[in-house]
Amino acid sequence: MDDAADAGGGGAGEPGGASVEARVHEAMHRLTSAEKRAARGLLGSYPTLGFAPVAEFAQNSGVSPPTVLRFVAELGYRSYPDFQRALREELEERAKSPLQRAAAAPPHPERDLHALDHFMARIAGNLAVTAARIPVSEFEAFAARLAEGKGACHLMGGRFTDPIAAYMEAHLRLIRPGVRRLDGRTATRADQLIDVKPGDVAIVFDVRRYDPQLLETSADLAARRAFTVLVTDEWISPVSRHAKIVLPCMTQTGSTWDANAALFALVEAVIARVTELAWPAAGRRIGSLEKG
Amino acid sequence: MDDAADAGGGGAGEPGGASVEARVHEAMHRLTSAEKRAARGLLGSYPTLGFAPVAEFAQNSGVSPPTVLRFVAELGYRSYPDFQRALREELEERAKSPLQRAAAAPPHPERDLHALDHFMARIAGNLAVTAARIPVSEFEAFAARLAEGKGACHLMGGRFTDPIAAYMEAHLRLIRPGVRRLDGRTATRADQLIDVKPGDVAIVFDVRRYDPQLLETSADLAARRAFTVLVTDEWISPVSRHAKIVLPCMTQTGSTWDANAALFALVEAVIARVTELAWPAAGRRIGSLEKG
DNA sequence: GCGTTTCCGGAACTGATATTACAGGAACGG
DNA sequence: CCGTTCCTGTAATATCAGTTCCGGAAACGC
Repeated sequence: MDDAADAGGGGAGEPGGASVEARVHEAMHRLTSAEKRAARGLLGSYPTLGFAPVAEFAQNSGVSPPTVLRFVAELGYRSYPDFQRALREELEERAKSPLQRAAAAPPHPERDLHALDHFMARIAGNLAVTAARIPVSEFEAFAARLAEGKGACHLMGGRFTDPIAAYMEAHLRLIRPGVRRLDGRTATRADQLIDVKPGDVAIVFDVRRYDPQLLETSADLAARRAFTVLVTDEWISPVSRHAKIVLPCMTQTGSTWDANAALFALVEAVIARVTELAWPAAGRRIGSLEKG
Repeated sequence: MDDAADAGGGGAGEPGGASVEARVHEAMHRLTSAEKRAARGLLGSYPTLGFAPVAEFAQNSGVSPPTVLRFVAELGYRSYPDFQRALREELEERAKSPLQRAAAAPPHPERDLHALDHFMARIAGNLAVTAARIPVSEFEAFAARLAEGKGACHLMGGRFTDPIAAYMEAHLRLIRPGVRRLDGRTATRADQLIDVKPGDVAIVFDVRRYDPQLLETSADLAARRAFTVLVTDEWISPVSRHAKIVLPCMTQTGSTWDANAALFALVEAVIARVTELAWPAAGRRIGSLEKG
């Protein structure tokens, strides 16, 4: 058990380096007959079988529970839960990898024609997925809350999302009173938060890489009993901890930058819906404002 | 054949019946605040978090273990292991289907289409039309000019489009030096224009109802021999008289407000293209800026 | 502002699960 | 053909997980 093939001596440390599947292939020759059956079972329906309890893993592979346990031990894992943890982390990593690769590596070397069309099509797809993934109840609750017009409404965004907050602010101001935007600076936060009252609506925009200051300020807003709405990306900002409503938007593009167009479009959808709901009041308001 | 994880789901084995994700969306409206946090946690890193033990699920979602349990109960599962079994079967099913093509596709078209879906679809259509109507040569000329990095770059927008200018500014600042944004006030215009030099790039955003001040300022910019690019709507702002490049975007929605999402998406497309073209320099610049 | 209801999390409980010990049995070498 | 060695499954055990109960607190309605 000590000669080569033991994953470069990583056995003693945390077995987090090599992927589980790679470990299986590497250790295969060292496995006994029944252990190989277990390995076959895992590779046959990978990685799902690894998430099953030992008993089920064993039965589906045609071996006994202890054999499965010896198998994962041979892979270098200290315990079965340890093995499952590695499997989870691997799956998680794989879900995020396409983006990391795109962000880390320089853009595609050759792709000149129709770049615009591809990009727009990509974003159009993001919009569709965004619409599909957002629960209708959340969207409606958000719009209804804004349409009520009770309490103030505070908007806030990060480095790239602040303009989106500004865009929403520009429209909301026409529709209802009590709209204002917070800047992200910690220094003046106390001043800005001083007249946030319970029941006020707070709209926070936050996408990767999530802004720590936004998180802090959101915590303060939550402490002041503000009704917080979060508009974020598909990986969901930690601000969600303090939010009553969370609206995740697709931002992946495969390019260096993520695309926030879905957030922007969502804002427009919300504005349209709020205008619809609050029309009697909003219509009057818009009319008088446009005259002056 | 087993104990049946139905609880409302169809009978008979349900190979891909009501997916867990669909159940989450369907149940969202009747979840309590903390339960929603659990739901978002799951959707945020789906489906991996569901394979974790309850304690870890709870901690990663910012709630307590009992809340997670109540959450899965609300979804219709008799127990947490039962919920995990459903998750495994779903993952297994997805792995069998033609690659991960299904993974990227919208979760489930079965639910009824809502105003949100229609609106997003409408905007997606606008994006496609916009991409089709904009000459590739114009788009490329614009990107190339920005990628050169010669001269300064001035951005300007109207009431609703100023945030879009701000968004573009935020990105351009990372890519190249000499980027600044003009506010629309006539009073300070002379000060702002004083250091505009021939060959500088001026990017103007203007949609209906067209802003007279923008038109005036654009005239001044043209007089100073700035290379003016106009991003506008399908009816084309009068600023086009002074522009070297005009990029019209579709904004019609049939609702009270026009949708500027196409302008926003176009900006993102330009940014992506410029980043691509200027990568050697831009990459270094972004790297050093992100460190500091 | 006060009473009522709902909701959430801490802590004890119970059951299932991973784990270990041990014995039967096959394969191989003598 | 017999003895040794290793492999493998069964059965018992200890641990950890999921589950439940209840007190406190926030949200809601009057």
